[in-house]
Amino acid sequence: MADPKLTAPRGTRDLLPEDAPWWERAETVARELAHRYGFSRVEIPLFERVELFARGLGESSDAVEKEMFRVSGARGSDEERAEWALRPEPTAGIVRAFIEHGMHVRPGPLRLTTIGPMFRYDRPQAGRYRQFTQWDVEVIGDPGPAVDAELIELGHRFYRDLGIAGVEARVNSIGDATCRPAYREALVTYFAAHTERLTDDSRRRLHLNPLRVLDDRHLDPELAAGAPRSVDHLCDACRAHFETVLRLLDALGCAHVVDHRLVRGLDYYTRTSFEFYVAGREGQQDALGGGGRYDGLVELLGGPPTPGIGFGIGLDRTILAMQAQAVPLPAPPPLVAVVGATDDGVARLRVAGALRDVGIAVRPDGSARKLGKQIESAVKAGARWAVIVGEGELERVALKDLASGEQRDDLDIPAVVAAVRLT
RNA sequence: GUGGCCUUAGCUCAACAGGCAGAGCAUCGGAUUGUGGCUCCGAAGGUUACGGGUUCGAAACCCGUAGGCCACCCCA
Repeated sequence: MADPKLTAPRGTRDLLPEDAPWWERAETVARELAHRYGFSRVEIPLFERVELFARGLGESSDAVEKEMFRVSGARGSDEERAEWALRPEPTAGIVRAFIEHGMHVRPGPLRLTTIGPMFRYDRPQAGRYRQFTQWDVEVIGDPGPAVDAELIELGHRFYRDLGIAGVEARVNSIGDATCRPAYREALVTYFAAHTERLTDDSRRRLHLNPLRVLDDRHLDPELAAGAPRSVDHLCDACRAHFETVLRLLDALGCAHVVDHRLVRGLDYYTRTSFEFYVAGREGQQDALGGGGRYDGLVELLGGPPTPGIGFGIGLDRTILAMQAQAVPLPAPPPLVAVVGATDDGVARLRVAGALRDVGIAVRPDGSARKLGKQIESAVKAGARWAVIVGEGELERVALKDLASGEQRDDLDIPAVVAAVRLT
């Protein structure tokens, strides 16, 4: 039993070998798709100033209000004692980098992607961790609406390529600086007349961030049904934008439903919002990813007015869905064990090297154990083949198929390579 | 941050109403001196999550703490 004080911090997990193939698969598909959609990889720090997240996500967002994972600074200068926080999401940092490096002068729109850990100080549960991993894509400088649909289509393609069935996009439009103020007032007026039917949280948010009252799952269904809908308050430009997004999604065959209660009620979030849900995990952590347009964010953080849109997909939950649906994983390349009980060990390493030279995965057994033990160990390690090195010239070896048990003797290395490559 | 359930070997779980902590699987070794899987034999593996309390005696009962899960909250 491990020392209880020396365990992984609450809400964090170790990635163990048995889960690695799932992560490899999800990350590989994400990176390959990002490349195929014209995205370039970026990396940003795991921590930033608290103020960046406070402004980038909004003071009233849960991520800032109660889930910020603060990092205590060092002693010393003001700089060293600045307030830091582990990143709860990547968009603020990427936009910060966009501004800091003057990327608005680059030929745009820019397509940026990253994969990495995010941190939220929340109470852990299955599918909800304090450290979790997101695949993120951002398009900066493209006003849409085509790119809005393209990103939703990209999300769908990601889940489909992984073999996850039953993913649905929920989409909404929350307008922009032109039309949202009036919508916001309409919500305040409507809910203010029914405050006795609101939860405490919703009452508090009513004036701070009225759109988020719609988020409240305890919202009286009758009250919710009668609430003003953002799509009915869109200005002409926002309505045209949203209608085009929906039309493109239909044309692309992307499963989606309009969810009038899907909101991101901060001033710099604009127009298109969307989240990806998977069937069969209702009531659990069933949101696999989400994103939206943030046409006001670059300017808010000090850059030139620049539209932007992106999404973050949670790989932890994606992998839980893959495992729940038992999606097939591609077979790994065959592993070859090199064993032998009569050589001095050098021959085994030289044979292993010769096979590695041509790209074959090799697990040599350098031990002095009996040959039977070496083969047993190789099978348990997942080896598909065993190359048995004997006495005499190391160019002549035996190749044993560990699945069928068949063995061919007296082969040279090229013959071994040819046989292995057929699997 | 609120409420509930849970925690015994690496894993899955036993252990009467409080009386010597066990099994299966996995691991390692032997039977088998250069050929795995089946079988048989053996070994190792425990501060019963942690800390207190009650008791002649606690894995079990009580309190606290930590962690996991579930429902909230929210989201990824």
